[in-house]
Amino acid sequence: MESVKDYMDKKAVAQVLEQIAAFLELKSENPFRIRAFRTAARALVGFPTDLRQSLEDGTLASTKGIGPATLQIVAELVGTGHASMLEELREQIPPGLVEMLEISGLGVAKIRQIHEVLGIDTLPELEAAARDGRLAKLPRFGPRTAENLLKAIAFLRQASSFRLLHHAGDEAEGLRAALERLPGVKKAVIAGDVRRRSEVVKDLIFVLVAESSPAELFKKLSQLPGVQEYAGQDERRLTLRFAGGSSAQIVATTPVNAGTVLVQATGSEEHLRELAGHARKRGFALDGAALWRGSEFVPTPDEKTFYQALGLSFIPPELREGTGEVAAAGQEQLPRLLEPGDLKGFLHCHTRYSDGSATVEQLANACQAAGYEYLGVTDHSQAAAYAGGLRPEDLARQADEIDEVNSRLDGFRVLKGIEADILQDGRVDYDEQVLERLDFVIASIHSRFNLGEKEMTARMLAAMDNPYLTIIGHPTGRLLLSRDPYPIDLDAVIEKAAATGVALEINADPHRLDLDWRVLRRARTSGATISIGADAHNVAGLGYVEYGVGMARKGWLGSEDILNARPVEEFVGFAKARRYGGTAVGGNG
DNA sequence: GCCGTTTTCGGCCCGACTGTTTTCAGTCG
Repeated sequence: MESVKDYMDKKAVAQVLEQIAAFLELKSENPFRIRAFRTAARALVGFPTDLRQSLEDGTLASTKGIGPATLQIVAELVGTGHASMLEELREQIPPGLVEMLEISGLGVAKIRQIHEVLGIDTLPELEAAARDGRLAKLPRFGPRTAENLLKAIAFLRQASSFRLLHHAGDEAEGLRAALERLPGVKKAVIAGDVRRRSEVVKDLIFVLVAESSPAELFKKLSQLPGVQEYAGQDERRLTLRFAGGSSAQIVATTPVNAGTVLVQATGSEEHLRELAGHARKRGFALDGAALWRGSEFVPTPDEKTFYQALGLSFIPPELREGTGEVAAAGQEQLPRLLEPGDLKGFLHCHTRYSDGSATVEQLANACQAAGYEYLGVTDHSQAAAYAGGLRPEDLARQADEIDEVNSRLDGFRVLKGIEADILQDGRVDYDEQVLERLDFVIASIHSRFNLGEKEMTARMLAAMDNPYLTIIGHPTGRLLLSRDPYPIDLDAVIEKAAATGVALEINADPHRLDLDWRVLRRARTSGATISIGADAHNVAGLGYVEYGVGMARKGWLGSEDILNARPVEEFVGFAKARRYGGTAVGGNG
């Protein structure tokens, strides 16, 4: 097992390479050289083993995408914590210009123009120029450009107060471990959004369980590495701010009240409101620190005791969103939620044939080792030229390779699939002769996001009439904190999915988490089948599944609701049923 | 800068959209 710290290091190194790429872009370097740095960064994030060790034994040097130059930078970073190339670039180019590359609609050419003509090199200056009309006067700029820029900056700012779950989760676990090492602390627990597995996270919240008084405990917190300041809300709570700009709320409690405090530090506002209402009706009162029955103190050493005292079954953290879970827990009507071990099939991954970095065999071995019974390989299809999509002859070559890998595997099966593009008119971008050789088909929208809701919905519904289509991939196309979903009538899609036997994906890539948990319950009630797809581009992408499982749990789903919790024959049968007359859809059954 | 069933040099993704122009540069996926 790699430690949390190694993982963070890998990401930090990848970030340096991304930064270098951005600086080179502003210098108008050879685009292929720039891309090479980005490729190397991606290769690192997906790299399965420890960096330091793989530098020594040469496995990093022989990794696809890492060459002599990028290897040298990794070695320097691991050895010294610095990258001289990045430092030199920072001296040549104002870092504010690199920040501007993040703004949607701004590219190198425009940034350079802004810098050279208006002398602007920071985001606030740019905003001012967009407001006072200077920007619109530049050649090939205009009022529309300035307006869009202001919107893009606002979006960026709003998005930057949130973090993606996997980033927040990694950071939280690192901090939790550090908190637990503080003298006197019995236990440090992650609460808040991260514990509820919210797809984006605003605040990190921790509960510290200790016998000593909070005041004493808090004095020690300033010793934590990177703490810049801390401010107390009251005698039990305080906020830490870190040098990197992030912050964390710490709630202290004694062991006898740990259950009550953890419940209140974890639940959403709505959950806590439902809970307080329920407690009142039964003669209980909650203050922040303890549970009371009239004037009688009720000990709650853990959450189970807390919920029990209120006559409720235990509510899993993912459900604590205030969507009826308190009432359901009162009637013992909570569902048995999906567990990671329930999944038998690993779906939606990209190999070296398109834009992934692992081979079929590497993925198969990793999946088998992780306890799966089958793997569905789904590279990009021919329309996705930017992702190295497969032409029919490539697909045939891959099929031979899969047959060959299968012949060597025991108790495990690799299925032939594709992530096909749904074209603007709703066609899938292969013809039947190609599709019928596959075990299953994921189809996704990857282009023309700017259609209106009516057209987009019609496009999706038309695709679902294709009898070879098994699963709709990332049904709304959202990229968390960076791109809104495309407009689409999800109710119509759900209804059609239920009627035609097409499954809807929970894409488990933490940048997507699409479908959203808020619509999953509706989908289940309507009778639609849900599948969980990792959208993995390397072996490390296997880890994404846990985020998809988190979404399923937040959507009240159990293993019986999930397509790839079924054994391989049933899964393949689900796909076949559509083609050969299981449902009344499609022409040639 | 990296890669190789085109293998140590030559090639690496390209079509569509947007806002600006009045024929197209810049950006995006």
